[in-house]
Amino acid sequence: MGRGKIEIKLIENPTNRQVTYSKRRNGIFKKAHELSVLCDAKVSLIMFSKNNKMHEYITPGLSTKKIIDQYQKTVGDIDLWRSHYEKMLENLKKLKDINNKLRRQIRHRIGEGGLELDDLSFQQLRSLEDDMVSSIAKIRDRKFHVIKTRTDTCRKKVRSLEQMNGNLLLELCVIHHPSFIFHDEGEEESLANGASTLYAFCHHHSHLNHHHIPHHHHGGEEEAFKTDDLRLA
Amino acid sequence: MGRGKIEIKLIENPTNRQVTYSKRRNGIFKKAHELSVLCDAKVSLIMFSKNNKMHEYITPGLSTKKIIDQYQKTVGDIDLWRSHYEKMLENLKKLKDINNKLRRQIRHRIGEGGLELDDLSFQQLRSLEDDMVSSIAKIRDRKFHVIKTRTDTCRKKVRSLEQMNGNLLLELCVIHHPSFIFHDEGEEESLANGASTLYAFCHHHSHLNHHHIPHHHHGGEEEAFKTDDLRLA
DNA sequence: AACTATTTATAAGA
DNA sequence: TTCTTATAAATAGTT
Repeated sequence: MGRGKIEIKLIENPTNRQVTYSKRRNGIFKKAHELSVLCDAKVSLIMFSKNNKMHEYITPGLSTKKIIDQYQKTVGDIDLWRSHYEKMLENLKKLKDINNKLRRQIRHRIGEGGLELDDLSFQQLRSLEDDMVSSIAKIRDRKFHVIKTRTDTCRKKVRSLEQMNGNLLLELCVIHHPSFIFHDEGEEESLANGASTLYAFCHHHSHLNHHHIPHHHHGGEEEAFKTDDLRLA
Repeated sequence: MGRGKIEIKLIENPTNRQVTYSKRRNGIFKKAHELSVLCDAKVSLIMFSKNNKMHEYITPGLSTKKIIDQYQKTVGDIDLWRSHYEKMLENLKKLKDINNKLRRQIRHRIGEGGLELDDLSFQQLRSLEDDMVSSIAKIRDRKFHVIKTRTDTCRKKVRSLEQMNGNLLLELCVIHHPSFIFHDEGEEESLANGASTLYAFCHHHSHLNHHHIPHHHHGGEEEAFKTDDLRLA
């Protein structure tokens, strides 16, 4: 149908081919639509051109998915999709089962108002109790370990702070009674200059921690020692 | 194209419609094939007639599955399959997550070699321990309930058996001392014949359950009561 | 299913 | 691309 008859074989000229593709595509779509309407048929027409441009016709009121579903049903086992889908469904079911079992186990272990325990025999209850007892022992061990580690760490910190404190105090003492250690006056003076602010700092702190300062040792010596002991505990 | 022009609307006459469907179907298949060959296009044409007979054309060398796969790829997000599939994947992932959480919870409750408890803080450990203690209490309650129910049932059985035993013995007594109740000699004889084996049975059982037999009450009454008490515990 | 008058599709050209 | 048009192809109604 055209100015001349053509052979049905690949059109070599790309332009020509493209033109023919467009024209015939429209033609076939029109025919597909006419078939849909005239005969109330379901038609799915999917095409890819040589350069992979896609075009499709679908009977109005339908979706490609619906047609393909019906196709699957009709053709049956051939396709790849169904098996995929069914494997997933199976997987889903298995996971749900496992989930339920786990939940049951937990409910048993929680005791859940006695409702969940109804289906356990006396022996099962006994062994569950044993399990729980040993589990609780493990949890207590772990708890003890955590608290022990924590207190150990804390104690170490306290020790190191005490050490620092002691060192600072010692330094202060040296500044106030340089004769105990230093005999070179030049060195003494340079130290005194640099330590003036340090003195203020330490004096301030001596109010808060007055029991650490050695020259307070006179009448209340007994009490000072006691406090010291507590600090080291 | 035909003897007369036709309107594109449903052909009401079923025979006519069927004929037209056949003719046009062939026409469209031919056109689809020509397009495939002339333009090297991939064509998938699937049709269902009004009575759900299926017909399909596929470009030679291709499969419907391949075309559909390419269709999926191209159309992508629009179609329903993909979303179905992705919903399933999501579901699967969620279930796996829940699963893992449940497992972790169980492992925590079991104590699992202290490895699983590492990531719990002291406070968490404390509340876990509390939980476990209350759970174990529930389990013990349930255990107690089970054993109590069982012993109660057992006790009831024993009572009913005792009753039967007593009744049987009473009957035997009547047979051996018919003067207490019966005065008709014919009746006595028929009963005695039938009860000779029954006597042996009862005698045997009276050894096992001698403390239930009323005429044994004399010196060892105290001990008999004790045994009874134990049975009822 | 075959025929055929007619409509429709389209190849080639513009 | 789109329009035109001569001609091939498809097909509605008939047999």
